[in-house]
Amino acid sequence: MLLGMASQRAPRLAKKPADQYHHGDLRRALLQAAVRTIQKRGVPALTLRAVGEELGVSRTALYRHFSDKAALLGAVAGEGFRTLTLGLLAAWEGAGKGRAGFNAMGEAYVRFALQHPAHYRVMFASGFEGQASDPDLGEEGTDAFAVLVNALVEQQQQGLIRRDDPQTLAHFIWAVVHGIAMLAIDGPLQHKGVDVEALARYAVERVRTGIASVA
Amino acid sequence: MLLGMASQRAPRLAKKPADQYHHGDLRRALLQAAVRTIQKRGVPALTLRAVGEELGVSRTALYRHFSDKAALLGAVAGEGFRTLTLGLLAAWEGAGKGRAGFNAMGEAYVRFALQHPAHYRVMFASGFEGQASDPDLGEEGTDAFAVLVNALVEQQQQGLIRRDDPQTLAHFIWAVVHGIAMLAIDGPLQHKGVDVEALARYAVERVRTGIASVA
DNA sequence: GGCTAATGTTGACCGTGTCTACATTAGCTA
DNA sequence: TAGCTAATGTAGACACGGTCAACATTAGCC
Repeated sequence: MLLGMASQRAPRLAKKPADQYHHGDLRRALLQAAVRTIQKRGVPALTLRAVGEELGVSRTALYRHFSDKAALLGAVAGEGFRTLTLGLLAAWEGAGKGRAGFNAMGEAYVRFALQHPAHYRVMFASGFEGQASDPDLGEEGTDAFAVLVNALVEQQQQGLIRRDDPQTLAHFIWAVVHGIAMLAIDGPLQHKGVDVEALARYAVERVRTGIASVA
Repeated sequence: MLLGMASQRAPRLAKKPADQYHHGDLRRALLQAAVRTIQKRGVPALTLRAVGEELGVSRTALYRHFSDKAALLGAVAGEGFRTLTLGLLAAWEGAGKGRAGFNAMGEAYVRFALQHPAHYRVMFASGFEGQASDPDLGEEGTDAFAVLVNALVEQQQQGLIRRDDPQTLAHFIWAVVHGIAMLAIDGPLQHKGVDVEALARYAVERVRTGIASVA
């Protein structure tokens, strides 16, 4: 949506013609193809060989652009975190930084996960080592978190919510939206026909009541 | 804790002596070893060959007890779901099925995840296919969910919480504790020195306020 | 027009899951 | 108690996947 999330904007980068040696924009194409595959068949189904073949490129061509399979996934995750951060910010500011902004932000979070399940999966892939090891990723995740904390502090100053420790408050809220996202994408909500966006609205509303400043 | 979660009760099943042909209790030993490995090094680091070697058994011995690597992980997940269900039930009933029981249940959920991260990871492993495919697993997950729904309905009858749709309510609450568990086990809360149990208590308290019946 | 670095390819290797055919043995039955 | 059968464990082989090293092609600059 915002930023350059490949799958959204370009008309899908082409497969390299057999008579050409260079692809032209292989890095972007690799990211796109990886996202596409993960979206359809999950992270474990992603193989470098298949990605190469899909793009009409040899299996090792990827190593000129990413040091590693983990690095490719890391790039996907980074893309996701940046998009998420901008999305949260846009929701918060676009809705006027008040009560409505808070709701919008929570819903935007879940919507991001629903619209970019591949990115989301990689961003929070459990048991995927390449995560803690990549320092940049932690940083980009921190950015998104900071948006939330700032929003909370502002709301505290407006007297809208309890003056509990903003970090704790933020962890709590993050857990709520993250939990919904996880249950929806790969978890039990997936096939049960649950209206996830409605659930998100409900959850945000209940949370707001729960953390409202004591009148 | 409850039930036969291998890692808890037995003094760790022994490696098979080289002069014996049969192990004696390989199935249990395999489960234990798998859990141990996942706990220490994550799901992707689990290899059947290493497990076999650890138990002094050939790499394919496992196939006499599990049809598949996925089946082994499925068994771990099943073990986890059963233990979780009993844990939630015990917390709810042990604390008197009221306000206190609700809190206890939420905290028990998070505690389960913290004490059995390997099981929890496998239970909700993202992108792990063997999940949706195993019908029993869905069933066992449903049991745990049912405990929560029943508790909510009872509280509604006691007039303690809002009379919203119990399913929706349950999804919301599950998302909260699941979110905390995920962020704590593999996510960003992991290395930040956050007191997760305290966070869980805080979250449950805020949620209770948020869903309290309108006075 | 030619040089150099960037980009892509081919071949090879090792680790891993899993199949098949075979070995050993527990436990029952005659 | 001897022998049979199913349960359990083993060895070899195969295909797949990530990655390294050596080589090929080409873009972009002097």
